[in-house]
Amino acid sequence: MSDLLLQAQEALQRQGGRMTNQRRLILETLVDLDIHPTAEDLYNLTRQSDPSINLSTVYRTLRWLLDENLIQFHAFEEDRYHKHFDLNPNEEHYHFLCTSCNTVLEFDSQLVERIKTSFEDHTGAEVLSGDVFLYGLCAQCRKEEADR
Amino acid sequence: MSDLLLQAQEALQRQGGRMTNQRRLILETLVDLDIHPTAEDLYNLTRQSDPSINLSTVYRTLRWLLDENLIQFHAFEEDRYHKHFDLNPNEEHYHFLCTSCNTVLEFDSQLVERIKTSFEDHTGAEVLSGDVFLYGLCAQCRKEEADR
DNA sequence: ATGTCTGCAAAAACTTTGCATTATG
DNA sequence: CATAATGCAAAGTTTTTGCAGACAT
Repeated sequence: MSDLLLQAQEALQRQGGRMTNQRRLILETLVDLDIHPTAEDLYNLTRQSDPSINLSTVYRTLRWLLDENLIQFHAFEEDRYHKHFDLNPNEEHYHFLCTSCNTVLEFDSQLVERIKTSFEDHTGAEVLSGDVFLYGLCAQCRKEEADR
Repeated sequence: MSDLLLQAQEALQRQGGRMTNQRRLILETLVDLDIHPTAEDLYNLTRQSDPSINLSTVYRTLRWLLDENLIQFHAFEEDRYHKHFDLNPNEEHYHFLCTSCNTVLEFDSQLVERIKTSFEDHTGAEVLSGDVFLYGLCAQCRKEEADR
């Protein structure tokens, strides 16, 4: 079973919560995706398996997961309204957004660790988490642009 | 005169726009601030000089500035609703948010350049801009926490 | 003067909440 | 069976828009 499901189950146990079908479906959908869905995306996807599911339930589940620190969200510049949800804030990875096709690529970099410690050293702050977003053109779109 | 005002004036000239008192006031307020205000913040601040100013005008000006690429916005994790606006996407600087007192600190790092070029080298993408957000406790809050 | 911009009010977009009902543990 | 969670509808919060009048150029 996936990390997220296990962690959610644990959290529920701890606080006397219940693993409902809706929650399980939302969690499974979230785990299976490699995109970063919005609440609406998730609603539309889960609705295919359970047409009776409600948007409120999706929002409530996402909020709970955020509060439990089991997921994160990002508000990409280009997308004024929607928040995009994403698993595993603990496994450090960062995001590149292609401003032409809106594809999100993930990447990793050991340099971010160094940025954190450098900031800590300079300011005396304690850095608990970090996010990096890059924006630009992906290889594909760059090629298409060149061909024109 | 500040960069932003000059750039805005230029953009207006280019597109037959007009430098109204409201726009000038909003721009000046934005320039004078070292915080990263929300639309509402900006509305309240500008209202002190011109009580007749309207929230719509603030939003319209901010949207125009975003579209002209003269400002950026960030949606900090902790603040679900508000977007925070910020000058000069070109002068690279990044943000630390203290999750206790909500202070925003800016910092600079040459390492971000290296993250960009490394990503470009690995993927063939072209990175046009980047953002880094750090979250944690500032020195002050860290101290207060320790004293308890 | 001409056409852009504003204020106002209404609507749109996104998210949360109250309550009766369902269903998990 | 106790009570947490859901669906539904209504409300809340932030942002955008239509329109008539105001104001830069």
